[in-house]
Amino acid sequence: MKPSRSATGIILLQAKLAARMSRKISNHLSLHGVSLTEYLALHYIASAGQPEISRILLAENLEMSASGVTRLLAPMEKNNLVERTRNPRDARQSQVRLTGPGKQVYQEASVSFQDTANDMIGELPEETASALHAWFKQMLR
Amino acid sequence: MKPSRSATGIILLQAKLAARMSRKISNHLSLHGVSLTEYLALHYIASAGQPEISRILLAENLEMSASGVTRLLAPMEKNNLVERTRNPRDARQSQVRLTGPGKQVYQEASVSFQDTANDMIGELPEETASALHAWFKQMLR
DNA sequence: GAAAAATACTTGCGCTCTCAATCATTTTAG
DNA sequence: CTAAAATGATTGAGAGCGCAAGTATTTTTC
Repeated sequence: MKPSRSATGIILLQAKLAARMSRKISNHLSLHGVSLTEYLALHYIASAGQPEISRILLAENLEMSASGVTRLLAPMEKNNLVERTRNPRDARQSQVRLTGPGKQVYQEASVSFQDTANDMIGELPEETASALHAWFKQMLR
Repeated sequence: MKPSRSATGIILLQAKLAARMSRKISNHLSLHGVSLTEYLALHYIASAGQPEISRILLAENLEMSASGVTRLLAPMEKNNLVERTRNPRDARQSQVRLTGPGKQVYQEASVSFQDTANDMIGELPEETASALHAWFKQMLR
């Protein structure tokens, strides 16, 4: 009947929640010396299924522009969290992979990340959690 | 048992979804000359229950710092979307309210906002929408 | 196979937001 | 009542990110 009202309500709440979560998680991650975006980058690189991931795919995963990725990775390379490899098949592409220290920071930060995530939504019944997960995945199709 | 995995998964998806929604909505709102944050500000002012809202309460609603609100409202005042009133009981406080043009822009932009929101989540069964709404509200407690 | 279009970045510029410092005003304590 | 703390707001400095433009390399087209 009236999807409008609930749809906008959901979007409004979602925006607010996202802002709050982002702040909270950032605070915890800063103890490991990484920002939320940096952590997410480590995560997507680590979860790529291959040791390397192309920068463009990383940008898509991060919902970020190519230039954003360039500026994000520059200090991470400098701090030896990630390193760049070249694709011999295509000289335009660079790929990124985790260094040893990068893997370690990622694992340590992941503990904080999981703790924080559980703090925030851990009390949910398994059923609700599954439904949420499914919903988010569908929205991202 | 293992809330960790699903909790982090939900957070990760939520972050991604938030980024995507933000971009999409921003695109639509730009036709009305307002950014997403500006629209949200108009919304929270319009929904305050009083014609005025204090800047600090607005900052809380927007999940934003006080200085962020200062910089957000400055151009909006200049464009005559909002105006500032002083609280005679407390000379530290200013309050904000919508101007006539502000109300109009808000109403027009709200149509776009609702359309976009419905596009994104309108296909959900009413039941799921309610559950989501309730979940978001609880998370924001 | 040469010209045009597409792809993968990178850089300059600008916008938005936060943090720390500051000022003004109000509230609280002793 | 006065000193100290709290509150509301603003400003400077700087981080983070997008857009537009530029470069280098493919890919497509005819």
